Order: sequence, then C-alpha cells, then structure tokens
Amino acid sequence: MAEEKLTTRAEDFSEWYNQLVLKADLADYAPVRGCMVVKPYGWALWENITSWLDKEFKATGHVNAAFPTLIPMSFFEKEKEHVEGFAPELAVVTHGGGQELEEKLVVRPTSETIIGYMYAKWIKSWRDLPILIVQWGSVLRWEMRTKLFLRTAEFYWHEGHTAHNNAAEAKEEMYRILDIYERFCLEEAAIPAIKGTKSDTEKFAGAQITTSIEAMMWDKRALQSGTSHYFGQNFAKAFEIQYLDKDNTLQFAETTSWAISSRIIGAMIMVHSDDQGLVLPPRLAPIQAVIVPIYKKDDEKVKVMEVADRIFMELKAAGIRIKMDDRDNVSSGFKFNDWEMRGVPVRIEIGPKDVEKESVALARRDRPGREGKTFVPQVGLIESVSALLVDIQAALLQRATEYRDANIHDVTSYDELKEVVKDGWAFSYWCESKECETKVKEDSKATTRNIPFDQPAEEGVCIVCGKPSKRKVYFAKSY
RNA sequence: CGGGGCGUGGCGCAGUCCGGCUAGCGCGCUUGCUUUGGGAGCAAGAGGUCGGAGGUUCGAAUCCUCUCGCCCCGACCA
Repeated sequence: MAEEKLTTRAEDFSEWYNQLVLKADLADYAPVRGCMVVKPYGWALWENITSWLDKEFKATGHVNAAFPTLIPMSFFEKEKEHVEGFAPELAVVTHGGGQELEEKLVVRPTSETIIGYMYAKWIKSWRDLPILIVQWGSVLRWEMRTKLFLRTAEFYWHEGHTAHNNAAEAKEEMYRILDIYERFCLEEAAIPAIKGTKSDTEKFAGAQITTSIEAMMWDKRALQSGTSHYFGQNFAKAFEIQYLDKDNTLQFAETTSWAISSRIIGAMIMVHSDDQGLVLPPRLAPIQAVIVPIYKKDDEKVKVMEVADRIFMELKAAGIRIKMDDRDNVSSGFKFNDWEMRGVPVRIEIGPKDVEKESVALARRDRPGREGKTFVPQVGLIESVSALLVDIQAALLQRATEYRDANIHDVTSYDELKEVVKDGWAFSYWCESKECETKVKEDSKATTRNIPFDQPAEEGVCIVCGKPSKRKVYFAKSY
C-alpha cells in the first residue's frame, strides 16, 4: 500500500525508481542477493506483455518448448567467445544429493548451448529446417550490481532459438523478430524504441550480428530493450548442428536467438512514470480503470453502490479490465493517491452528486491530480472510457517520442559529442573502429548504442578520427 | 572486487560516542465510535531482546573480536 510520497525524479532518479517499484506493488526484494520477488500486480503486467508476444510468435510460426535449467559446464567451453562472455557471471552447481558432482552444472545464463546440443540431435535433413522454438522461463547471471527489474540475478524472459538452412533466411528471422519487438514497444508499451545494429564490442558473446532496440529513459540514459542475434554457423560448428542438403552435401545450420526480458518493465517505469508514481500504458495495464465510490451516509452508500455496481458490470462486460475499490477503511482521497501510485490509467469516481446528475468523474493518470478530471454522463460510459484509454495510450507514446527527439542531438565535433552525452544522446558518423569507440567511452562514459537501420543518404566523417564514414551511430550513457 | 552506508516490533527511525532501572517514537495493524468529492479524527489494544556467534563487565542494543546479510556509488551485462 502506498503510504507516502515518493522521492522525486529530479531529487534522485535512482531512489525514485527503487521506491516506486516497491510502492506500486510490482516487486519486492528477495532474501537472496540480487534476486527479486515479482508480486501479483507486477506479474499481471508481465503476463500482459508475454501474452502479446506469445501470440505474435505463434502467428509467425514459432512453437514453445522447455529446456533444462541446468547445463553441463563443458557445453560452455565449446564456443570460445560465448564462454569468455559468460564465464564471470555463471552460478555453478557442484553438489547433488550430498555428493560432489563429476561434472559441474551451470545454472543457465542463456540457453544457446543446451539448445544447440539438442538441435544437433534433432536436425539431420534439410527437411527438418527451419526449427523455430521459443522458451519462456528464467535465467541466472551473477551480476555485480543489481536493481529491481533492470538487472537482477535471476530474470524472466523468453528466448527464441531458431535454425535455418541458409544465411538469408536466418538473417530475415533476426529482422522479423526485431520488427515484432519494435511493434511491441510502439503499440503496447508506448515506447519509441530505435532499431539498429550493435557494434562489434557491444554484440552478444558468440554472435555475428546483434541487433537491438534502444529506448531513452526519463534520465536520458539508454536502455537496450530487446535483442535479436544472427550467429551464422558459430554455434552450429561448436555443437555440430549439421544436415544433409537437397544435393546430399553436409551443411552447418544457420542459427539465431533473440530475447526480451522482464527488464522491459523497468523501461516502462523509467519512460512513463512520474513523481506521483507508476504510469502504465492502458494496453498493458493489469487494471485499466478503477471505480472509487464516494459516500457519507448509509443511504448515500446504497444509491452510489447501485450505480457503481451497474457501471462495473457494464464495463467488465465490454472487456475493460476494471476494478472496484470498495475498501471501507480508507478515505477516497487516499484511494486516489493509491491508484495513481499503482499507475491505473483511468479512475472513475462516483459520488452522490454523480448519482443525481447521472454523471461520473473520469480522471486520467497521464495528467495526475485534479487537472486530469472531467465529468461525463453515465450514458455512453463504455465508449468514453474506451476512447480515453486509446487517447492515453497515444498521448504516452507521443510524449515519449517528443522527449526522445528533443534529447537526441546531431553532433559534428568531438567536443560537442562529449558535451551532449552528459545529458542526452549524440547521433554522429563513426568509422566503426574499436579504437574510436573506446576513446569515446574513456572520455565520456558513453558507449555506442546502435547503428540505426534508417541512415541518411550521404556519407560523412568519423566524429573521433575524421576518417570517411558511411553510417551514423547513437552514443549515450546506458543502463 | 574497491569505496560508502545500514542491520533495533510489519515498515521507517531514535537510543550506541560517554554501558545502568520497564528499549522509545512515527506509520501500519486490531477493536469501537465519528468520518469519506485529493493521503481522516479520537480512544483503547496487540506486537520487539536489539542480524548472528563469541568475549569484556556486577550489568551490553551500547565496548572488543569474528561473522552473515542488504542497500548505494564505481569496473561487467538483457
């Protein structure tokens, strides 16, 4: 329950975030270092996220399956870059049933290796391809510094793993998924994420190409909100995923993997929420509208509840995710603040005056306080609430888009770049060399986020070294 | 792993430097009455042995040693 005010974003953004997650009832700290408990309200939000994605994956031919949590240690040693990337953050099981294990087992930090192993077993012929499997579950990475949702030791996600019989199709798959992720961000989460390619230093351990969607948080830091990788034949060679092609030649498969994690909840918080608490996009909100009945005496209560109950049933029947707040032990003022803290998009207040006038008060969460309140007739309320939900969804996306665009700056000199990334993103030409990328990181703590797919027609020169450059990249401090 | 902070009823804290009598306070919780259109009021209650272990002492939340854990800031990452 939300008892008191939040630290404001301007005071201390990190503290604001920590308090918000707890007070909005999304998650709690678990008794294990770096781990979180996702509370029912947070999980309901996650379920709305996953069900949309699940539907999209199935619509594009993917199927779900489950692979084990424990992976033999030796699997990690088969792909050189992969093991180097993940070795520092592995949790290892050394004992089982009171005995020391002959081969240590790793708690999966990601499942490329064990799925690669299984694919090698399953794939024999070109007829077995493509194979398009998604696993929903959790993984564990021994993180040094953790934060609820954004970076926890254990986190929840889906990981898609596909195998194909040619590179073009595998790359197409990578881009197809990235498009789904982008649509999810735009249409569902109201986050204007930018699609692009990761630099060599930022790409996934073992990938040939890593693409990402990058979003700007309220504090203007970037958050990688989804990734899609093309592995070429790296994992196929490490795990011997081979098949006989139509011409009877032995070929290595081309594989991909991709993921969006529970971190996306952190992104939604940091993009939309305000000093009153959580703000959720209506399409994903577990509760889209809450009814707060207001009354003084018992005879008022009877009349108010009669109307409130009727409206509740009507809106519920219309498919709106609605909640009746009939708590008798807290004041209506408390309820207003409480539901604002929890980010419910629309609040419907029904009091004696509304019963009389056959109206209700509608309050929209994206404009907190009294400013967001309007009075509308009870007749046609389904339509007015539905329209308001659509309007809020659009307003959140628009506001986030304007904010993002206002804080991305085209820069043409290195000094300008260093200045801009202190409080925003810089967009500039870059020669794609590791040296220039490292220099920027050392000088300003900003890293390359991604090289967006949409590029200007003309070419330019690298912001750091001045050599000719064909593509522009985003530089920003990131989470 | 380095730096900082913190472990005292469910939550937030005071008390710790300068040991001492019944370990306080706010919020929350329970019960009752009055309240309810922007975080209600009064009254009566319940609830802790002070993160853990050892030590010093007549006496330890307080001093000493060890230990466990959490949070924040930096180097790695969805």
